[in-house]
Amino acid sequence: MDTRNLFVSKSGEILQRWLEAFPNAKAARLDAVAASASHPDLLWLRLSADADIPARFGEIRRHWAESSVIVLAEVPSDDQAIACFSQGARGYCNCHAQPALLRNVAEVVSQGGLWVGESLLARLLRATSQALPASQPGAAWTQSLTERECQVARAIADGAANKEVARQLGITERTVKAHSGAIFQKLGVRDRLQLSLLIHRNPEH
Amino acid sequence: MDTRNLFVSKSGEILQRWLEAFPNAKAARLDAVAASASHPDLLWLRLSADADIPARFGEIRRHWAESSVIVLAEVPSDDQAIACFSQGARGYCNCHAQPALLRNVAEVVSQGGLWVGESLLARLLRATSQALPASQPGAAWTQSLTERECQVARAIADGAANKEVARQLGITERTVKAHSGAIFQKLGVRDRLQLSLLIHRNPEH
DNA sequence: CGTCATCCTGTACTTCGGTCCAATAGCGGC
DNA sequence: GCCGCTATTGGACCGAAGTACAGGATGACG
Repeated sequence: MDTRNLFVSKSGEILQRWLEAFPNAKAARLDAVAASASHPDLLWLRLSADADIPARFGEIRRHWAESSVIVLAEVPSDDQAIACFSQGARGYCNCHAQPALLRNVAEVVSQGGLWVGESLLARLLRATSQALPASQPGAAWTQSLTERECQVARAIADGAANKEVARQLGITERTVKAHSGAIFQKLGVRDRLQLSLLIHRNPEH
Repeated sequence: MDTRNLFVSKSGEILQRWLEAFPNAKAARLDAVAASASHPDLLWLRLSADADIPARFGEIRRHWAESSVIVLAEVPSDDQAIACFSQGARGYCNCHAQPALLRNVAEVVSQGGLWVGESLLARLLRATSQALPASQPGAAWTQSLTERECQVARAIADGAANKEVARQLGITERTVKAHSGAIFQKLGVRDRLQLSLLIHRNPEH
């Protein structure tokens, strides 16, 4: 049976105010996912201040790839919010937020919206207004890849399909996929389109 | 008598879908503010692509300092969104958005929240670590596409998957595919990766 | 010699992207 | 009123992309 709202935390605890907001909500511990076979529309992820964000979101993608993730921060901060949104979160708020606000967040995210804090938006807007230096020659993306991965990355960035990259480099399509998967993971991009954008924003000499 | 929702535009026009969302909404022209002495909770500001953002917001501050401003963009863009939020807007969406979405935006902003588009957030998150290239004079690719196709093309070029484009523009994934197919055919590209390369080689004003 | 990183490859699977068929509705021009 | 265009949407289908499992070969290094 599908659950609309699933509250996930280290202890599996569910706060009273969460139940006030969503009487039919369920709770789960992140490491006991096998016991919770539900597929919630909304996954509420309680995070402590020192949580390992990429690891948490990696686990969530493995088990609840379809769910929209809303972070409930024990100690809200813009840094943690940025990390969460960069990992695909769709909302970020205080874990002690009022039930009315939680319902509102749920409604917004269910409609495909994002719940972004005011101070976070202000911080992000400031970041765009500050002129950031252009990337240096030999930008960082090549430094985190092996030589062969760089070759595959360049070919993909130039618009080649996997079969074409395979032909160009004299390897099988399977090998191209293996390299591109490693490249995506190392550079923190989701697919070849975002890889191409990243590479063209950071040209190499 | 206070008006909860006031739609402000150059012509004072009010679209049918806005009335569907808010049957008791009022409309006003920006230059005829003296005739409209209402103090709306929410001020919906329709903006064209070439609107003078600081001037518009300056006028609004003079007459409706207490109102929360939600921008209805005729041609949504992250650049314009950034300018609006920097001027204090609390929401930014497409002026042809669905009534249900408009009501949702209203609810969020009334509760003190912000309505931020997904591509804008992605853009802002990237800006915290990368310099953004300045726009170049416009190129021909926009001339061969319809208005909606341009919006889809821009979203794709920015790295969005079909589902994300659908969320951003308030349409179904099926419609995104229909538009992107037409775009590929008109611009003579094979897929979204090559579309992105073409668009970034030919930036628009 | 054992370990590690790198490069290569396989099968298998799910999801995404893209295409082909179809349709309705609104709008503006003739 | 008709036509063409645009926008939107559906179902169905298939290939591509991406991921997960697995493994072998080679060279560098302690």
